[in-house]
Amino acid sequence: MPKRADLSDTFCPVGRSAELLGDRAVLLILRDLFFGRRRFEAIAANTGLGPQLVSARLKLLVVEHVVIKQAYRERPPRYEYQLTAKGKDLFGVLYAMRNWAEKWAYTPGETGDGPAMRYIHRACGADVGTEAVCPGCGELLRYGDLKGDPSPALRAEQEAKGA
Amino acid sequence: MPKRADLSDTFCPVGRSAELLGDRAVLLILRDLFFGRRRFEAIAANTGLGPQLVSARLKLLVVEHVVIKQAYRERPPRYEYQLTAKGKDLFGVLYAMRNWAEKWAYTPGETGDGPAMRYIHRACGADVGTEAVCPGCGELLRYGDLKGDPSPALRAEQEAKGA
DNA sequence: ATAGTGACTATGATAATCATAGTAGCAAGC
DNA sequence: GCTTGCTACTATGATTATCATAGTCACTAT
Repeated sequence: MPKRADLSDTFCPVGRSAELLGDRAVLLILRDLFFGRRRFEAIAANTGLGPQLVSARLKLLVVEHVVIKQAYRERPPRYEYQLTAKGKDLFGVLYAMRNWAEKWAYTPGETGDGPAMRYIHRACGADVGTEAVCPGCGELLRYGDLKGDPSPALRAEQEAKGA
Repeated sequence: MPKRADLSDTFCPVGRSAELLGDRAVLLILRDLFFGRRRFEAIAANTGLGPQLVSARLKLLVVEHVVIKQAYRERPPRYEYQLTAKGKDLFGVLYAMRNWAEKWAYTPGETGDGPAMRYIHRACGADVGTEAVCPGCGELLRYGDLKGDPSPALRAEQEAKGA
Protein backbone atom coordinates (compact mmCIF):
# COMPACT_ATOMS: atom_id res chain seq x y z
CA MET A 1 0.00 0.00 0.00
CA PRO A 2 1.03 3.54 -0.26
CA LYS A 3 1.63 5.40 2.93
CA ARG A 4 -1.64 5.41 4.76
CA ALA A 5 -3.43 8.70 5.24
CA ASP A 6 -2.51 10.66 8.33
CA LEU A 7 -5.36 11.42 10.68
CA SER A 8 -3.42 13.03 13.49
CA ASP A 9 -4.21 16.56 12.38
CA THR A 10 -7.97 16.22 12.06
CA PHE A 11 -10.01 18.00 14.68
CA CYS A 12 -12.35 15.06 15.02
CA PRO A 13 -11.59 13.09 18.18
CA VAL A 14 -12.73 9.80 16.66
CA GLY A 15 -10.38 10.38 13.75
CA ARG A 16 -7.49 10.98 16.10
CA SER A 17 -8.23 7.80 17.99
CA ALA A 18 -8.61 5.88 14.74
CA GLU A 19 -5.07 6.82 13.79
CA LEU A 20 -3.85 4.59 16.61
CA LEU A 21 -6.75 2.22 17.21
CA GLY A 22 -7.75 1.49 13.64
CA ASP A 23 -5.30 -1.36 13.53
CA ARG A 24 -5.90 -4.98 14.43
CA ALA A 25 -2.45 -5.54 15.83
CA VAL A 26 -2.59 -2.50 18.11
CA LEU A 27 -5.95 -3.57 19.46
CA LEU A 28 -4.83 -7.12 20.15
CA ILE A 29 -1.63 -6.00 21.84
CA LEU A 30 -3.52 -3.55 24.03
CA ARG A 31 -5.94 -6.28 24.98
CA ASP A 32 -3.07 -8.47 26.10
CA LEU A 33 -1.50 -5.64 28.07
CA PHE A 34 -4.82 -5.06 29.83
CA PHE A 35 -4.94 -8.75 30.60
CA GLY A 36 -1.58 -8.42 32.31
CA ARG A 37 0.71 -9.85 29.66
CA ARG A 38 3.89 -7.82 29.63
CA ARG A 39 6.48 -9.89 27.85
CA PHE A 40 7.13 -9.85 24.14
CA GLU A 41 6.87 -13.57 23.62
CA ALA A 42 3.68 -13.90 25.63
CA ILE A 43 2.03 -11.18 23.58
CA ALA A 44 3.20 -12.67 20.30
CA ALA A 45 1.96 -16.12 21.30
CA ASN A 46 -1.44 -15.05 22.53
CA THR A 47 -2.23 -12.61 19.73
CA GLY A 48 -0.89 -14.91 17.04
CA LEU A 49 0.92 -11.97 15.46
CA GLY A 50 4.38 -12.34 13.98
CA PRO A 51 7.32 -11.00 15.96
CA GLN A 52 8.03 -8.07 13.65
CA LEU A 53 4.49 -6.88 13.82
CA VAL A 54 4.56 -7.07 17.59
CA SER A 55 7.91 -5.32 17.59
CA ALA A 56 6.74 -2.55 15.26
CA ARG A 57 3.51 -1.90 17.13
CA LEU A 58 5.12 -1.91 20.55
CA LYS A 59 7.60 0.66 19.27
CA LEU A 60 4.72 2.76 18.00
CA LEU A 61 2.91 2.49 21.31
CA VAL A 62 6.05 3.55 23.14
CA VAL A 63 6.47 6.57 20.86
CA GLU A 64 2.83 7.49 21.50
CA HIS A 65 3.40 7.27 25.26
CA VAL A 66 0.73 4.61 25.58
CA VAL A 67 3.25 2.01 26.74
CA ILE A 68 6.62 2.10 28.45
CA LYS A 69 9.37 -0.43 27.91
CA GLN A 70 11.24 -1.39 31.03
CA ALA A 71 14.08 -3.77 31.76
CA TYR A 72 13.11 -6.28 34.41
CA ARG A 73 16.55 -7.89 34.39
CA GLU A 74 19.92 -6.51 33.35
CA ARG A 75 21.97 -9.58 32.55
CA PRO A 76 20.87 -10.87 30.14
CA PRO A 77 18.77 -7.84 29.20
CA ARG A 78 15.08 -8.63 29.35
CA TYR A 79 12.24 -6.20 28.87
CA GLU A 80 8.61 -5.89 29.64
CA TYR A 81 5.93 -3.49 28.47
CA GLN A 82 3.49 -1.65 30.66
CA LEU A 83 0.59 0.67 30.05
CA THR A 84 1.06 4.31 30.97
CA ALA A 85 -1.77 6.44 32.36
CA LYS A 86 -2.62 7.36 28.78
CA GLY A 87 -2.66 3.69 27.89
CA LYS A 88 -4.72 2.67 30.90
CA ASP A 89 -7.29 5.24 29.85
CA LEU A 90 -7.87 3.23 26.69
CA PHE A 91 -9.61 0.76 28.95
CA GLY A 92 -12.92 2.45 28.12
CA VAL A 93 -12.49 1.71 24.44
CA LEU A 94 -11.63 -1.95 24.88
CA TYR A 95 -14.42 -2.26 27.41
CA ALA A 96 -16.92 -0.84 24.91
CA MET A 97 -15.63 -3.23 22.25
CA ARG A 98 -16.16 -6.10 24.66
CA ASN A 99 -19.68 -4.94 25.42
CA TRP A 100 -20.61 -4.78 21.76
CA ALA A 101 -19.14 -8.18 20.95
CA GLU A 102 -20.89 -9.84 23.87
CA LYS A 103 -24.17 -8.60 22.49
CA TRP A 104 -23.62 -9.11 18.78
CA ALA A 105 -20.66 -11.26 17.90
CA TYR A 106 -21.61 -14.64 19.30
CA THR A 107 -24.16 -17.15 18.11
CA PRO A 108 -26.73 -18.05 20.78
CA GLY A 109 -25.37 -20.55 23.26
CA GLU A 110 -21.83 -20.26 21.93
CA THR A 111 -20.45 -19.12 25.27
CA GLY A 112 -22.61 -21.33 27.43
CA ASP A 113 -25.22 -19.42 29.39
CA GLY A 114 -23.23 -16.33 30.32
CA PRO A 115 -21.00 -13.81 28.54
CA ALA A 116 -17.57 -14.80 27.18
CA MET A 117 -16.14 -12.58 29.90
CA ARG A 118 -18.08 -11.50 32.95
CA TYR A 119 -17.08 -8.25 34.66
CA ILE A 120 -17.84 -7.29 38.21
CA HIS A 121 -17.22 -3.83 39.64
CA ARG A 122 -14.95 -4.48 42.62
CA ALA A 123 -16.20 -1.44 44.53
CA CYS A 124 -19.91 -2.25 44.50
CA GLY A 125 -20.10 -5.86 43.37
CA ALA A 126 -22.42 -5.14 40.44
CA ASP A 127 -22.16 -7.01 37.18
CA VAL A 128 -21.54 -4.16 34.75
CA GLY A 129 -23.41 -5.90 31.94
CA THR A 130 -22.88 -4.62 28.43
CA GLU A 131 -24.40 -1.14 28.40
CA ALA A 132 -23.03 2.32 29.04
CA VAL A 133 -24.88 4.80 31.23
CA CYS A 134 -24.96 8.58 31.52
CA PRO A 135 -22.62 9.88 34.25
CA GLY A 136 -25.22 12.54 35.07
CA CYS A 137 -28.39 10.53 35.58
CA GLY A 138 -27.39 6.88 35.31
CA GLU A 139 -29.76 6.13 32.43
CA LEU A 140 -28.68 3.96 29.51
CA LEU A 141 -26.71 5.80 26.87
CA ARG A 142 -27.47 4.98 23.25
CA TYR A 143 -27.05 6.44 19.81
CA GLY A 144 -29.33 9.45 19.56
CA ASP A 145 -29.42 10.15 23.28
CA LEU A 146 -26.62 12.69 23.07
CA LYS A 147 -26.65 16.09 21.47
CA GLY A 148 -23.29 16.86 19.89
CA ASP A 149 -21.83 20.32 19.63
CA PRO A 150 -18.62 20.49 17.57
CA SER A 151 -16.02 23.12 18.32
CA PRO A 152 -15.67 25.89 15.72
CA ALA A 153 -12.46 24.34 14.41
CA LEU A 154 -14.06 20.95 13.84
CA ARG A 155 -17.10 22.49 12.19
CA ALA A 156 -14.92 24.50 9.83
CA GLU A 157 -12.87 21.45 8.90
CA GLN A 158 -15.94 19.43 7.98
CA GLU A 159 -17.42 22.22 5.91
CA ALA A 160 -14.13 22.59 4.05
CA LYS A 161 -14.44 18.99 2.93
CA GLY A 162 -17.81 19.74 1.43
CA ALA A 163 -19.48 16.75 2.98
CA MET B 1 0.22 -8.64 2.51
CA PRO B 2 -0.90 -12.15 2.86
CA LYS B 3 -4.44 -12.68 3.91
CA ARG B 4 -4.81 -11.11 7.29
CA ALA B 5 -5.38 -13.40 10.23
CA ASP B 6 -8.96 -14.28 11.00
CA LEU B 7 -10.14 -13.37 14.46
CA SER B 8 -13.80 -14.26 14.11
CA ASP B 9 -13.42 -17.62 15.80
CA THR B 10 -11.62 -16.49 18.92
CA PHE B 11 -13.60 -16.59 22.12
CA CYS B 12 -12.24 -13.23 23.22
CA PRO B 13 -14.84 -10.51 22.71
CA VAL B 14 -12.23 -7.84 22.08
CA GLY B 15 -10.71 -10.02 19.40
CA ARG B 16 -14.04 -10.43 17.70
CA SER B 17 -14.62 -6.70 17.73
CA ALA B 18 -11.11 -6.07 16.46
CA GLU B 19 -11.86 -8.17 13.40
CA LEU B 20 -14.24 -5.45 12.28
CA LEU B 21 -13.07 -2.37 14.15
CA GLY B 22 -9.33 -2.80 13.77
CA ASP B 23 -9.44 -0.90 10.51
CA ARG B 24 -9.10 2.82 9.97
CA ALA B 25 -11.52 2.97 7.08
CA VAL B 26 -14.27 1.11 8.96
CA LEU B 27 -13.89 3.43 11.93
CA LEU B 28 -14.04 6.57 9.82
CA ILE B 29 -17.05 5.37 7.85
CA LEU B 30 -18.87 4.47 11.05
CA ARG B 31 -18.11 7.88 12.46
CA ASP B 32 -19.65 9.51 9.41
CA LEU B 33 -22.71 7.31 9.61
CA PHE B 34 -23.15 8.27 13.25
CA PHE B 35 -22.86 11.89 12.20
CA GLY B 36 -25.76 11.36 9.84
CA ARG B 37 -23.92 11.09 6.54
CA ARG B 38 -25.63 8.45 4.45
CA ARG B 39 -24.50 8.98 0.89
CA PHE B 40 -21.47 7.42 -0.70
CA GLU B 41 -19.95 10.62 -1.99
CA ALA B 42 -20.44 12.46 1.29
CA ILE B 43 -18.67 9.70 3.19
CA ALA B 44 -15.83 9.53 0.69
CA ALA B 45 -15.36 13.30 0.78
CA ASN B 46 -15.41 13.65 4.56
CA THR B 47 -13.26 10.65 5.35
CA GLY B 48 -10.78 11.38 2.58
CA LEU B 49 -10.82 7.71 1.63
CA GLY B 50 -10.74 6.60 -2.00
CA PRO B 51 -13.96 5.36 -3.57
CA GLN B 52 -12.93 1.71 -3.75
CA LEU B 53 -12.02 1.62 -0.13
CA VAL B 54 -15.36 3.18 0.79
CA SER B 55 -17.09 0.75 -1.53
CA ALA B 56 -15.30 -2.28 -0.15
CA ARG B 57 -15.89 -1.34 3.48
CA LEU B 58 -19.54 -0.50 3.02
CA LYS B 59 -20.01 -3.91 1.40
CA LEU B 60 -18.32 -5.50 4.38
CA LEU B 61 -20.49 -3.58 6.81
CA VAL B 62 -23.59 -4.66 4.92
CA VAL B 63 -22.49 -8.30 5.03
CA GLU B 64 -21.90 -7.96 8.75
CA HIS B 65 -25.40 -6.53 9.23
CA VAL B 66 -23.98 -3.36 10.70
CA VAL B 67 -25.30 -1.24 7.84
CA ILE B 68 -28.14 -1.56 5.36
CA LYS B 69 -28.09 -0.21 1.84
CA GLN B 70 -31.34 1.31 0.72
CA ALA B 71 -32.49 2.98 -2.46
CA TYR B 72 -33.80 6.45 -1.80
CA ARG B 73 -34.70 6.97 -5.46
CA GLU B 74 -35.44 4.50 -8.22
CA ARG B 75 -34.75 6.40 -11.39
CA PRO B 76 -31.85 6.96 -11.58
CA PRO B 77 -31.00 4.42 -8.88
CA ARG B 78 -29.49 6.11 -5.87
CA TYR B 79 -28.58 4.52 -2.58
CA GLU B 80 -27.91 5.48 0.97
CA TYR B 81 -26.46 3.63 3.91
CA GLN B 82 -27.94 3.42 7.36
CA LEU B 83 -26.88 1.86 10.63
CA THR B 84 -28.82 -1.17 11.81
CA ALA B 85 -29.50 -1.85 15.48
CA LYS B 86 -26.23 -3.77 15.56
CA GLY B 87 -24.51 -0.79 14.01
CA LYS B 88 -26.11 1.75 16.31
CA ASP B 89 -24.85 -0.28 19.24
CA LEU B 90 -21.32 0.50 18.13
CA PHE B 91 -22.00 3.98 19.41
CA GLY B 92 -20.46 3.01 22.72
CA VAL B 93 -17.16 2.21 21.05
CA LEU B 94 -16.94 5.42 19.05
CA TYR B 95 -18.02 7.34 22.12
CA ALA B 96 -15.22 5.79 24.17
CA MET B 97 -12.74 6.62 21.41
CA ARG B 98 -13.93 10.21 21.50
CA ASN B 99 -13.56 10.34 25.27
CA TRP B 100 -10.00 9.10 25.12
CA ALA B 101 -8.98 11.46 22.36
CA GLU B 102 -10.48 14.48 24.11
CA LYS B 103 -8.31 13.70 27.09
CA TRP B 104 -5.10 12.66 25.40
CA ALA B 105 -4.91 13.49 21.72
CA TYR B 106 -4.91 17.28 21.71
CA THR B 107 -2.26 19.75 22.73
CA PRO B 108 -3.43 22.18 25.41
CA GLY B 109 -5.53 24.96 23.97
CA GLU B 110 -5.76 23.31 20.56
CA THR B 111 -9.54 23.15 20.69
CA GLY B 112 -10.08 26.48 22.42
CA ASP B 113 -11.29 26.18 25.99
CA GLY B 114 -13.66 23.22 25.59
CA PRO B 115 -13.57 19.76 24.04
CA ALA B 116 -13.44 19.27 20.27
CA MET B 117 -16.96 17.91 20.54
CA ARG B 118 -19.21 18.58 23.51
CA TYR B 119 -21.93 16.04 24.29
CA ILE B 120 -25.05 16.70 26.32
CA HIS B 121 -27.44 13.97 27.44
CA ARG B 122 -30.79 15.05 26.01
CA ALA B 123 -32.78 13.35 28.76
CA CYS B 124 -31.12 15.02 31.74
CA GLY B 125 -29.12 17.88 30.29
CA ALA B 126 -25.82 16.75 31.80
CA ASP B 127 -22.53 17.17 29.96
CA VAL B 128 -21.35 13.56 29.77
CA GLY B 129 -17.70 14.54 30.02
CA THR B 130 -15.08 11.99 29.05
CA GLU B 131 -15.38 9.26 31.66
CA ALA B 132 -17.35 6.05 31.90
CA VAL B 133 -19.22 5.12 35.07
CA CYS B 134 -20.41 1.86 36.63
CA PRO B 135 -24.05 1.10 35.78
CA GLY B 136 -24.49 -0.30 39.27
CA CYS B 137 -23.20 2.49 41.50
CA GLY B 138 -22.41 5.40 39.20
CA GLU B 139 -18.76 5.61 40.22
CA LEU B 140 -16.02 6.20 37.64
CA LEU B 141 -14.91 3.07 35.85
CA ARG B 142 -11.19 2.67 35.23
CA TYR B 143 -8.67 0.00 34.44
CA GLY B 144 -8.34 -2.21 37.48
CA ASP B 145 -11.80 -1.45 38.85
CA LEU B 146 -13.33 -4.52 37.25
CA LYS B 147 -12.76 -8.14 38.07
CA GLY B 148 -12.86 -10.26 34.93
CA ASP B 149 -14.06 -13.83 34.84
CA PRO B 150 -13.50 -15.56 31.51
CA SER B 151 -15.84 -18.30 30.36
CA PRO B 152 -14.38 -21.83 30.35
CA ALA B 153 -14.06 -21.74 26.56
CA LEU B 154 -12.06 -18.50 26.58
CA ARG B 155 -9.83 -19.72 29.38
CA ALA B 156 -9.10 -22.94 27.52
CA GLU B 157 -8.28 -21.06 24.34
CA GLN B 158 -5.77 -18.83 26.07
CA GLU B 159 -4.09 -21.71 27.82
CA ALA B 160 -3.80 -23.56 24.51
CA LYS B 161 -1.74 -20.68 23.16
CA GLY B 162 0.69 -21.04 26.01
CA ALA B 163 0.75 -17.35 26.85
C1' DA C 1 30.06 -28.18 25.09
C1' DT C 2 25.47 -28.31 24.00
C1' DA C 3 20.94 -26.96 24.43
C1' DG C 4 17.60 -23.56 25.87
C1' DT C 5 15.41 -18.95 26.65
C1' DG C 6 13.86 -14.27 25.52
C1' DA C 7 13.73 -10.64 22.50
C1' DC C 8 14.02 -9.57 18.75
C1' DT C 9 15.80 -8.75 13.04
C1' DA C 10 16.09 -10.41 8.00
C1' DT C 11 14.01 -12.11 3.83
C1' DG C 12 10.79 -12.86 0.19
C1' DA C 13 5.99 -13.73 -1.38
C1' DT C 14 1.53 -11.87 -1.23
C1' DA C 15 -2.12 -8.69 -0.74
C1' DA C 16 -4.15 -4.23 0.69
C1' DT C 17 -4.08 0.77 -0.14
C1' DC C 18 -3.70 5.08 -2.57
C1' DA C 19 -4.15 8.26 -6.47
C1' DT C 20 -5.98 8.88 -10.63
C1' DA C 21 -8.93 7.95 -14.33
C1' DG C 22 -12.90 6.02 -16.29
C1' DT C 23 -17.83 3.97 -16.54
C1' DA C 24 -22.97 3.77 -16.26
C1' DG C 25 -27.53 5.65 -15.76
C1' DC C 26 -30.13 9.33 -15.86
C1' DA C 27 -31.84 14.60 -15.74
C1' DA C 28 -31.76 19.25 -17.17
C1' DG C 29 -30.39 23.01 -20.09
C1' DC C 30 -29.35 25.00 -24.51
C1' DG D 1 -30.25 15.98 -29.48
C1' DC D 2 -25.95 17.04 -27.62
C1' DT D 3 -23.40 18.45 -23.93
C1' DT D 4 -22.83 19.01 -19.12
C1' DG D 5 -23.57 17.46 -14.49
C1' DC D 6 -24.73 14.41 -10.72
C1' DT D 7 -24.27 10.06 -8.07
C1' DA D 8 -22.37 5.81 -7.32
C1' DC D 9 -19.40 3.37 -8.20
C1' DT D 10 -15.22 0.09 -11.00
C1' DA D 11 -10.42 -0.32 -13.26
C1' DT D 12 -5.48 0.26 -13.26
C1' DG D 13 -0.83 0.48 -11.68
C1' DA D 14 2.61 1.86 -8.22
C1' DT D 15 3.69 1.40 -3.53
C1' DT D 16 3.94 -0.60 0.98
C1' DA D 17 2.31 -3.45 4.89
C1' DT D 18 1.78 -8.12 6.49
C1' DC D 19 2.66 -12.96 7.00
C1' DA D 20 5.47 -17.14 7.45
C1' DT D 21 9.71 -18.79 8.18
C1' DA D 22 14.33 -18.61 9.42
C1' DG D 23 18.12 -16.59 11.72
C1' DT D 24 20.71 -13.60 15.31
C1' DC D 25 22.46 -12.23 19.79
C1' DA D 26 23.37 -12.46 24.60
C1' DC D 27 23.30 -14.83 27.82
C1' DT D 28 21.99 -19.20 31.53
C1' DA D 29 21.52 -23.94 32.75
C1' DT D 30 23.00 -28.76 32.50
